[in-house]
Amino acid sequence: MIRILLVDDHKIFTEGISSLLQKEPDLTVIGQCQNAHQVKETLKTIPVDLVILDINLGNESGLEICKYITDTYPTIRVLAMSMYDDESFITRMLKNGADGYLLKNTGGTELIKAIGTIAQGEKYYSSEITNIIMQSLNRQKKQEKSIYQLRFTRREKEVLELIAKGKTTKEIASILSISEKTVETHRSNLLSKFDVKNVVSLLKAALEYGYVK
Amino acid sequence: MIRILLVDDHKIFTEGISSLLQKEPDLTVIGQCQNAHQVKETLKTIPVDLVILDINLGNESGLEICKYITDTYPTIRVLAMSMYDDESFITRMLKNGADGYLLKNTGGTELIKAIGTIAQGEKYYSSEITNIIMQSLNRQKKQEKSIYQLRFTRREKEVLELIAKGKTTKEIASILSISEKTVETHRSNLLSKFDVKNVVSLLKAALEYGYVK
DNA sequence: TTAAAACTAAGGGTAAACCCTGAGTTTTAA
DNA sequence: TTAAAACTCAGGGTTTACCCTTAGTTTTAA
Repeated sequence: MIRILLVDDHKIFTEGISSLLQKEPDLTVIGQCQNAHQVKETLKTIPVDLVILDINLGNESGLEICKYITDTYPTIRVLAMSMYDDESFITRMLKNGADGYLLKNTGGTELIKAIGTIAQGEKYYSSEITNIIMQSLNRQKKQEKSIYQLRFTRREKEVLELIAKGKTTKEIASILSISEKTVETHRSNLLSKFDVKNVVSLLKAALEYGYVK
Repeated sequence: MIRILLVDDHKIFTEGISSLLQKEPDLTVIGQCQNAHQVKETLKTIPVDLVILDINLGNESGLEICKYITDTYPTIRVLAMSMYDDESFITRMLKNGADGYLLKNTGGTELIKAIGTIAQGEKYYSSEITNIIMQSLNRQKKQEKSIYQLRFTRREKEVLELIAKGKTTKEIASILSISEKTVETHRSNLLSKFDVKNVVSLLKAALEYGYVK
């Protein structure tokens, strides 16, 4: 019998998965948690074999929970689920101890298969995940600068956020207490990094890639 | 018996909900769709009372599907579900014909309650949703000119879309075969209507209120 | 400790955006 | 048909964005 703990801040999701897994004779859902605190309390009191961990890209808490579980309870397996197929996110999750990663567009059959595989101590990566990681390796070799690999400095991020708020160079300079010329430099570097030619396109690109909200 | 169609591009989600709803005697899930095409095909062949529609903010397809369903099959009720509590998104969804809107952090009990309510022809809004909408109404009252009442002319829409694509005045003038001065006039009118002072804020406002994608 | 990266800032431009006023032409709807 | 709305365009100005180069200072990481 594999004892499973479900973790997701969307209650309806854990309830749905729970309902789905209850049909499996050798699986039992022993708890559902909505946040990190609940997870810690639950693990202290109930023995668990496998945690199904849903992660939202928005906050980093999913990564932290994963790290906490695998650090504190090395025997517990973690299956990460997310709707995000972002390569860096997947790899970070796996580096933090997840034994498998499923996208939410996979079916219940694959979920159960993944649970079985992981519970036996093996890793489980769906073909989708494998492809994403392989593709990103290829990208890194060839493309040199994929937008996802872009790194922004502290100042660039600050300037970008203020631009996204519709602030002008003068206003940004005032807010950050630096010269307008310096702001222009940062803005110019941002345009260059995003490979766009004006702030409108910059904003669109930044929104698209999730660098600002 | 309420015949329900589940729509979500995350298969695991529809399967979970389906499993959850199967326990209800007077509900039956007659299908699960992952995209708009499947929805259209399914509705052509199978009678449906209620569609549970999950929307991802990323693409606008959720809104379009909702509109399609309520336009084509006026008797079918639509319950929208999303993880996004963005006010403009909720209102747009309701304007496109949704009979209810649930956040994904609600539980299965409320889901079933919502289904029952909507199936009887009533609207269902959770207290969370009600609060969000009420708050935005208060905001709008104070602001005097609600953005939703704004009307844009044909040309203004065209110019707005091109601005949103990052085109400059010169480029827009060329594309629309009009003078740069005319484009400036339209842009100026747009800034005025949106009550913003530069194109970055214009783009943000237009995105926020759904005037461009 | 030393080199790289980041932050800072300036000169000196051009291009684009922004603002205001005024005004003729065309389209739309009462 | 007639007024309102929309579309068109211009003059003439200010402000902001954009581009390129150069360069000193500070922070970070090997």
